[in-house]
Amino acid sequence: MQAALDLLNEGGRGAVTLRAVARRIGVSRSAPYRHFADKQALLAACAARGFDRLVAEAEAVVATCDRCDVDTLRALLGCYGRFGIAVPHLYRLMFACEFRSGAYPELEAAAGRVCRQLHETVERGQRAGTLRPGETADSVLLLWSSLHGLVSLCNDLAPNAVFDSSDLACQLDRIFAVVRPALAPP
Amino acid sequence: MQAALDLLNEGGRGAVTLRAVARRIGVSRSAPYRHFADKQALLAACAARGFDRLVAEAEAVVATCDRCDVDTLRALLGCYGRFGIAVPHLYRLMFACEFRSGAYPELEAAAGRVCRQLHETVERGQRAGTLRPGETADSVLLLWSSLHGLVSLCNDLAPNAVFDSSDLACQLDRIFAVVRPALAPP
DNA sequence: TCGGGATGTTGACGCTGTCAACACTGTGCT
DNA sequence: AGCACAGTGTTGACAGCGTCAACATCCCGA
Repeated sequence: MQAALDLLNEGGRGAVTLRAVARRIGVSRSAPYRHFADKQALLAACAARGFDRLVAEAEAVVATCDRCDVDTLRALLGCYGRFGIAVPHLYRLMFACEFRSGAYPELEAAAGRVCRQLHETVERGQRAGTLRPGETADSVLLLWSSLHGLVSLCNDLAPNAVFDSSDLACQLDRIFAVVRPALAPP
Repeated sequence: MQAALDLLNEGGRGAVTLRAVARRIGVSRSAPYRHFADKQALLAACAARGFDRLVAEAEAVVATCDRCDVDTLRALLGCYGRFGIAVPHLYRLMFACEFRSGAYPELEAAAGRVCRQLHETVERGQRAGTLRPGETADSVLLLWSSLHGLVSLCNDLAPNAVFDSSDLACQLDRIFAVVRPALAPP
């Protein structure tokens, strides 16, 4: 599985081959079938691990903020964004939906934890009064859409001048400049 | 090429096979090589055609709006969004960046036209005073990121309760409720 | 001691992308 | 008319892939 993640990071989705994974570990080509039912199952496990890492990194960031305000959200999304830029192939795999819904509950649970983390952070701030009260899901929708779109466009439309992945922080700041008034407490 | 697009829409990226395309047209398996250098080239052509269709549809929408204000942007992004939900596999292919940068200039040109369309629409509104003046690229960044993220999450994280592709218009409205004050003229 | 589960290996199958070699067909030039 | 040639299609062949069945180990508990 670590070999699969390495191959993914090095050569992208197309480089992840059961045979290549086996070669890299030095076992025979069908040994992986003793641990994963399928190539899809291996990829799903990789994606799930990616979600777990993302949640763990973000958890560490949120933990350093005692109060949950707009800057906390900015830090949280910054963490998500850095992850997406750092491991673009893994990020794409995680959000690429090549897994039939319901087939990999562990993966969906891991993805749900990211969603819940963001949701709970917003909710905590709203309860504490450090964020503007309102429909929590709406804020989550806006925040997550903006960030996911930004990361995806940076990774995938890199040659285009508008989206440059090298200064994601700057672009995230520009987005937050617009969004901040809608999130900050009145 | 139409066969490739049909296969893509029906069975997703994995169903697009040079041999399947040839079968569907009733020609032999290597006939496509007389028209496309590569499987990648065929897919790139499909993606480029997707961008062209998107620009054409959006152009028709923009043309019906005489003045270029926030509602025009809402309509334009609504058009983009409907396209993304209507043909999710094609949309993913268009933005999935499996094409080495520089290898398909026609594709990049088509993608650039979408970007330019959005950019010019914002710029026109800013010049006419129906949109708040400011850095045009910033507004484009925010608008496109939000919409692309929303469409991607709707398509790819559908099982999750937060993102339901069935009412994209409603979710887009929620996003615009936040963004509108930052775009409307003071 | 031994039976069985966990793990690994090889052989085989069909599918795929791709290329080389060959065949046909129409078009324009002499 | 005859002919070269570009465009298009076809078959054969090759390596790589996912996957399964059959077989080989190896180790742990009864």
